[in-house]
Amino acid sequence: MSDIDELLSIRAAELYYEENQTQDEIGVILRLTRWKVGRLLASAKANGFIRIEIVHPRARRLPIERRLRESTGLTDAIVVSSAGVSSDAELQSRTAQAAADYLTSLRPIPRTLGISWGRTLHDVSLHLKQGWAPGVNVVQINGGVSLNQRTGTAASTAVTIAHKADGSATLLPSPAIFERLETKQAMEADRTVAGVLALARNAQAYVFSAGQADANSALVDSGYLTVEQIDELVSRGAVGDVVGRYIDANGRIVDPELNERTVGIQIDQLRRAPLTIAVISGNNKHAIARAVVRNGLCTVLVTDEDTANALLQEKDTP
Amino acid sequence: MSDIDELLSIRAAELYYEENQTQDEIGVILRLTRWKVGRLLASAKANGFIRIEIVHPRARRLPIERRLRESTGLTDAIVVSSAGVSSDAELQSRTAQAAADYLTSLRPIPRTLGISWGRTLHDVSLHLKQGWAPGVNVVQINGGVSLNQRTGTAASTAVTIAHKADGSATLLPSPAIFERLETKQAMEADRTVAGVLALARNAQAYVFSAGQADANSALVDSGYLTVEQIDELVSRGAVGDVVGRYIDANGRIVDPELNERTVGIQIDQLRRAPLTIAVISGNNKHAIARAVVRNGLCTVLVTDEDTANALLQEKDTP
DNA sequence: CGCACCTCTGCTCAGATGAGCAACAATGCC
DNA sequence: GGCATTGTTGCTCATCTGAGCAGAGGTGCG
Repeated sequence: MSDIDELLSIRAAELYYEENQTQDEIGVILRLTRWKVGRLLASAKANGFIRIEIVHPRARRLPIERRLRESTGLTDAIVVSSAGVSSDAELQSRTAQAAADYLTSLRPIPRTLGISWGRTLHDVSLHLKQGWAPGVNVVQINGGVSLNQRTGTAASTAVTIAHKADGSATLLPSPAIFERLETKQAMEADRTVAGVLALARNAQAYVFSAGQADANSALVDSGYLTVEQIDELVSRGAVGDVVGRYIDANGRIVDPELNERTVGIQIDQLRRAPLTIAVISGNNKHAIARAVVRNGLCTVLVTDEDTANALLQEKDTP
Repeated sequence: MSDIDELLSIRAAELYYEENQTQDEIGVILRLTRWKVGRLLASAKANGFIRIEIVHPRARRLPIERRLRESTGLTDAIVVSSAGVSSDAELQSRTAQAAADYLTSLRPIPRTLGISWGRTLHDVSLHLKQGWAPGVNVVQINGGVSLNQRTGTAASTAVTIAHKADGSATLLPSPAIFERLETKQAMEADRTVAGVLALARNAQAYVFSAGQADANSALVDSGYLTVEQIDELVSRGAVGDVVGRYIDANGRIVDPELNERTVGIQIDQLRRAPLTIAVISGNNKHAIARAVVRNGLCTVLVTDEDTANALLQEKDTP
């Protein structure tokens, strides 16, 4: 397009979008026919001079969602807008809200819902509305009775989600990781625990988050792992954890021995499930989000705009 | 508006603006009539959830221009968008471009145009196109033969503007400020200088910028004033200079003695002129811009979005 | 120079949209 | 409960807008 037309398209856009003039009126002002004005406006849009942004905590980015679905094979993608967000916490809250909305609108409503625990899932539980579903059995899919003062948040997440759905919660009364394999096997042999695990394996849908492998991991906070252990895992290629299990960029278990001592459903069970909803948000979680999505660990991803864009860019340069 | 309607309006906006769906189609998706969708879209706009921005160096902000005109009594206001600007220099370049555009479109074309000098005016001269006007006599309205190495930029600004208009430049061959009043008076008595000053006083239009009163002032750079003198002026209320004369927030000359030693047209002559175009841009020039506009020193203001917003906010809380 | 080719322009026409209106529902006040 | 007031809904109609098309004008090639 010629230089003069570019300037005209900007003048037309000012009058159209900022002054609410009709294309006809703009034509009179700029001494153009209304068809020319329409074409200038279209070219301004095509050239990206017009930026339209929806500024709202609940706003989603549908075009990015579609591109994500197309490029990753996800059955669904929910991407919240990060327009006007000042902190990571706000972004995560928005994402949790979107996950709650997604759960609420799920059809058919799952009878049993497997969930992991963590800050994100807890946030999701808080955003769900009372009566979001008519009775759901919520099952914990990985161990989480905390070793330290944060006892109970894992349980409270499950209980809250179930309570708000007028349903029931089935807790997995076990630590996330055992120190000795024998203890873990003994625990799993227990009739109650085995029953919960069987229920977890047969859940119709799963909701889980994922943690970046660093010193702020919930597993460190909860006392299951030390910072040194995380460093060791990272040096062996770990990018983060999913339901308590550390994976590398290719979705493989980093430390099989550690994995054996971890209580809960296996990564492969997630991979085989028909409906697995990953809720991952925050600027430090791009790597683990990528690992989860690329390796088919989820069928639905709920995330923020920045993480989604990071995923898309990686797809462009494989 | 109800909470649920707000959320619906966001969903509608996503489909309308990001997915290019028609209001009818959105109605089917959200189970609403197309009229309801239209109203939701309108309310989303009214609530400011839809932000439309024109991203282009030549983009202007017409609504702000109008509010400026209305609240200040300016006959015209040109406000350039600061969307996507990274540096003050870029913003000033955009503003200079807009000033050049404004000059080019001026009707009737002024036969004599009085100009000051400085970085901004020089920038304007560079952005003017060859043949921007069919013959204009450009007159310098304040002294400016520089005392140091920057000799000639003042003259070159006037010459460039005149040359590009296929017109002539009349230079004021005098320093900006004399050290002794007697020398200044003797200079003004000179027939040539007196003639230039008379021409300057009778110009049909003026274009000038203004400087913030600080150590970076062009008058300091050029060696006319010391940093200490500026500090003294500031302590007496000076906010900046217009055509080489320092004024306070109320538009009054801060130091009458210094003013007497300054060569060029008086502030009052600007105030009485029918067409005076001030070009003021940059985040550090809000105070001087305010002084110029509030005290009627210009009839047309060319500025940037941030400065314009600062002026408008001040108006709200008088 | 003539011809084919391409771009741009102004048009018709159908689809999309906003203004205004009457009916209706909800609310608050007696 | 009766009634006025206010806000909401679905509509008609006029206007606005985009798609598609025919012709004008401009360009390059033989």
